[in-house]
Amino acid sequence: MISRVLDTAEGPLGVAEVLERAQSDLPGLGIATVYRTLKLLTDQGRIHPVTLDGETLYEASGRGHHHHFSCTSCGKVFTLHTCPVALPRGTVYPGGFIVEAHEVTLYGRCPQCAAPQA
Amino acid sequence: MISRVLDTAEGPLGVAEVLERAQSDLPGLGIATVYRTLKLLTDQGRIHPVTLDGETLYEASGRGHHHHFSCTSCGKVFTLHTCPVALPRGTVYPGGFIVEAHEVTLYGRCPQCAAPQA
DNA sequence: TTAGCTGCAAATCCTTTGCATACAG
DNA sequence: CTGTATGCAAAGGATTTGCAGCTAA
Repeated sequence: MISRVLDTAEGPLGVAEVLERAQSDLPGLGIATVYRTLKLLTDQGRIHPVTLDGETLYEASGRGHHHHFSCTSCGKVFTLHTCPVALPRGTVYPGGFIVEAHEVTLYGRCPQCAAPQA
Repeated sequence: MISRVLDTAEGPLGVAEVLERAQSDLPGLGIATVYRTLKLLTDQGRIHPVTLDGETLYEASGRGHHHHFSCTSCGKVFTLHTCPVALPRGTVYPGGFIVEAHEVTLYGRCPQCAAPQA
């Protein structure tokens, strides 16, 4: 169930959000179970944690290369499928740093917050 | 003093590292003071927090646009002054996201760890 | 003497763990 | 009946706050 919540989310979710959404279908679900399940799914590689501004969020794995967009207005985090950098594994960065992976987070206004309130 | 520690660091530091380095000059310095000072400097805008893999690190502000490189071998975090993305403020990202800022973290091996152990 | 910092220890907050219970096989 | 998962509450670890003492002006 918790796995399903993350699969259907539009982006990574925090523990509290996972709890709330899961409780819609499972009233009485405890926070401890959420933590336990998130850890379990993480160990199984089915989901993985993302830390953003000190908050730990979780998202389903296997969605391919992607990055995140954090809305400075509503605070929601979205998943972006377009990558703004070209840094294949093995690229040597100025200074002699050998790049194996990269992570990008964009900040700004999401479509909803940018649109004039309809 | 704590401010000086961060100014002379080669990259962002964690609370524990700040404490250790500062204690070299201020034996008996308490952890509470470190937390209090880091928060104070942050509010003053003289330093700012960076979260990396769940760890909260602090670095001096005013060093211009830069990004971080986290060594997967030794765990140290370095500051990079070359930016791999071209996303000026106001760029509209596919999907309608208005970009105000971006953050990039590269992972890989630092020059020291990449070099054959001399 | 007064104001501001500091260390110590108690208080919080978030996450994990222990335990007795409840459901599935 | 047996084993696993769960909720509740206690335990942990990290960060914050309260408080009395210390230093500088």
